[in-house]
Amino acid sequence: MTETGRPKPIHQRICEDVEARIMDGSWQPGQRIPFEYELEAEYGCSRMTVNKALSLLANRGMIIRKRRAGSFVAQPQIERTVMEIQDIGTAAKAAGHDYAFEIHSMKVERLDPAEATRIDAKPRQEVLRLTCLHIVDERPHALEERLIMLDAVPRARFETFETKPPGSWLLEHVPWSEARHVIRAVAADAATARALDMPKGAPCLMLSRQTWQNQRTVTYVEITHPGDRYQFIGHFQPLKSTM
Amino acid sequence: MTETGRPKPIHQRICEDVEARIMDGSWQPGQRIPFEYELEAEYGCSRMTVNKALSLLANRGMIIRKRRAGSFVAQPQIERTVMEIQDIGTAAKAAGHDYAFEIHSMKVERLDPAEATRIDAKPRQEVLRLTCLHIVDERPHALEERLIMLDAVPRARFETFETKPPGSWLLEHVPWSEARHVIRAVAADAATARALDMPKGAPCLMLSRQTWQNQRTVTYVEITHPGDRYQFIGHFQPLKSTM
DNA sequence: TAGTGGTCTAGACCACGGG
DNA sequence: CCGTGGTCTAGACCACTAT
Repeated sequence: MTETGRPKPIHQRICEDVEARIMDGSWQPGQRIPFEYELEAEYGCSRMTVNKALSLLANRGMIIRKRRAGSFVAQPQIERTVMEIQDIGTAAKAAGHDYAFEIHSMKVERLDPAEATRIDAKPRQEVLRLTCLHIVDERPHALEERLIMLDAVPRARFETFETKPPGSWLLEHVPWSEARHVIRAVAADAATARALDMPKGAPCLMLSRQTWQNQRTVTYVEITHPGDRYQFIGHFQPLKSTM
Repeated sequence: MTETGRPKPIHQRICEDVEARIMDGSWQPGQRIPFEYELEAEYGCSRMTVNKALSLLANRGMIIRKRRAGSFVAQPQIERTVMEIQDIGTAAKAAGHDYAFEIHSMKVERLDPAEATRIDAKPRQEVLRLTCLHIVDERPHALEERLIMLDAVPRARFETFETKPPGSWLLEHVPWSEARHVIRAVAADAATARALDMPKGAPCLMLSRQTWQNQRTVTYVEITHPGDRYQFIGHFQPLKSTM
């Protein structure tokens, strides 16, 4: 036999073939690709199978589908990248480094109205404010300043964060529906410089993250890294597997 | 009639319903969700329709599907964010700002072996090296230092980049299969500080991007922004539409 | 208006892997 | 082993839209 079975599903093969044609330039942006019934004939399968493949490509933004007109190669992707913003401890251990953390301060307080406005929370809301230093290979690696909204996460009031840093604890205990990340470059202020063992005014990479659960803020955190000891890396492949 | 027609497809409704159950905590991480045949009965549709909905959720990482066992709510998402890294001009104009750019230098040269190694290219390869200043509302907004591999993009040799900045031109003319982004905080060196009208040593947010087409480097670029005039913003919703 | 994609069905066979 | 999800079929009707 020439065919030794088909390890790959047909829809996946169609997907890959079409992708390859687009990536190698055979099918240019804006150009129409074969109709579903044409691919159906070419691959000797049913239209549902072709449809599944093309729908997937459309979801990924590789093609645009238009009724009555056909499917077209999409214009080149807008620059878009997926950054994995990992938990610091997990990432460090995965890379074979030592990891430790210290809670520098932790207290329950009521939110200042100005700060409340800034982070889209109710004024005078009860929060747990804490500062945590992340240490990798015995060097300071990041300073975390966090607010946890106690009405959204009442359990946090009694948590000591002795075994897990606040970020990991929250990830495990609190579901969230939306997050917003901002990455900035800032100059280290005096306190930050001292904590991170770096010169005052030196560049830092700061990640701030606000997390919501159904419109309600759960936590707001700013994580400041020494500019010379950290960077964010993101990868993007237009044809990354989704199936 | 109580039913006024069904604007939403059934598979989409199933998708949204399951998502809602997960997000509001009714179905906890690790818990099994109903079998396909159960949902089939609940929604009075065929298994294919249920399967389409659940496959989509599995692709998005909301659920894990296991043969013989069922489908399970996935553990809370790893921190992951999608950053739209837009073309500077497009973003500026969209936000209602003026945009202009200046090509400060541009020349064809052979790649230094050390630099070639650093960016994963062949030594002594011909490249177009150029420097471009992006100006928003008449203030310097970013300094772009770019290498374009001339064997991958021969057309670039004769391009003057008078009407379009190099990034936009490449996006339109060159398909790419993979990109890697790195975001760093760096101190402005003398030349950068001068170009960007900022103090030497002040923090800058630097994005470097390397783009490949089938294993071959197409371009390498470093875009340096004044720390006080730029930030990256990323949003992530676990239940973001894919269909 | 006619041709395309969008959706759906009621079956089917198979592979995987938990029990 | 055997129930589950993975895949596929050969139809069908409908909505949209380009012409």
